[in-house]
Amino acid sequence: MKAGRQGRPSDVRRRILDEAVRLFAENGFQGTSVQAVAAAVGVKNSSLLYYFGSKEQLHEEVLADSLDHWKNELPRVISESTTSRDRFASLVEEVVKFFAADQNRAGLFVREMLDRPKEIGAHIRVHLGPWIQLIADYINMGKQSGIIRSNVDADYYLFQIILIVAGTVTLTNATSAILGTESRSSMTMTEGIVRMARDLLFVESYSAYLETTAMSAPAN
Amino acid sequence: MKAGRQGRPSDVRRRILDEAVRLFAENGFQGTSVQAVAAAVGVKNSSLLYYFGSKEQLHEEVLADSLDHWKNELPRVISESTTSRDRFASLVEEVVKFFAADQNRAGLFVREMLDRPKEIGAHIRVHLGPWIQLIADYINMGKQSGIIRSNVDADYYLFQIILIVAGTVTLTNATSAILGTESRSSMTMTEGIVRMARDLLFVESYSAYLETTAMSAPAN
DNA sequence: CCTACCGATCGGTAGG
DNA sequence: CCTACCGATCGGTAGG
Repeated sequence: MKAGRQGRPSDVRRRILDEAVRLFAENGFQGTSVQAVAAAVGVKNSSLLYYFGSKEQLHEEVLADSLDHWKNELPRVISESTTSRDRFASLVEEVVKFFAADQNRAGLFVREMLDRPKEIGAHIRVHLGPWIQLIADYINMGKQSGIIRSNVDADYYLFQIILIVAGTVTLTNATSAILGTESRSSMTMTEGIVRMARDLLFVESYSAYLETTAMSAPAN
Repeated sequence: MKAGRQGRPSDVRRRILDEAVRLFAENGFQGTSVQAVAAAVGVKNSSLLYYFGSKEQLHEEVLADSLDHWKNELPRVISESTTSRDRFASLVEEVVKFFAADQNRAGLFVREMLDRPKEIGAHIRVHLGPWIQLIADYINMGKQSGIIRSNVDADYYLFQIILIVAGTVTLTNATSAILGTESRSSMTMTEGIVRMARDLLFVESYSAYLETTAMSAPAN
């Protein structure tokens, strides 16, 4: 075995995907050359193209890989928010934490939304369709019971919130880079998003009720 | 005169800038070739480079042009929100309207924040520094009088809000492209941003007071 | 503002 | 997984 720089033989495919998300998130798809990704892994561009066929196919696989990752993590994120008092708030909080902990994918997502909104929309429906449907059903139940605003479109709402979360996390990070400030108000930021998500969804009276509950509830 | 496709002789420079913002916003700086911009105007790439020297210089001038535009529009945006009951809300609303009406520049801004946060930060300080200082002073006054949260960093807050507004406007637009939905809840969206902006800034009691005032105030 | 031209880089193929 | 190679496009220059 002549071997490359690595001890292991053939996780190269995996490593290409990882470097690609990173570089796509940092510099965009157009701003990242095949050679740059290959070099980051330590192989030649022709080797990368042996695995992925074309740059566009690499693009697709990177996307599919991220959506797959999210599909696998979603149950955990949802279940982790189950125990709390204010379940809605903690769910949104979990989503914020989730994206904050995975900034490459969050950044990739934001860029994809800018570059090819329709294509990524289709991908999402394919990979996360059932989950979206599940949550949409809950939303529609809430509408019938009068808790949720009648003018809320479930699909639209979901996209909007996810985008605000991913966008805020990504761009707030960029803001810190500008100001040199450490995210000293990240708690407040999260709170702001939670309230926004709530106000967009619930009718005013119920939203107010949730706040009262959350604020007046005992610490435990 | 052999003339180009246009009646007028030499607003070419201006037209290059306009097409460039549009294309940079749509496809990003890296995703836009000099030739593409030139073609959109109806000239050769060498002509574009005659006016702007290099692609990077075009980039700078496009940025400077947008910031200049914002500098000129800011007074109007601020003054238009003066008359209303809840001045803070209407100011944020004006900012939302402002970006919504100028999606190319909003999109450019979001992309710049992703691509080169530090550089655009510097540009902003140069072009909009005095305005930022003005608003920051107001915020700091509010902190001393106890109306504004003590943990708010004025600069950081401003960036954050502008980003959320520009990001939400831009990406919500993208969302519509995915779902085919017309922004049927755009009013609600704006309201959500206003509340978020408020909650991030004001202490809870004052924020609640503003809401009460706004809701209980007579229609006129 | 154009014609003519260039070196570098790009994504990609052949062939092993 | 590499070497060798390619056509196309890119940003940019010369010279008018």
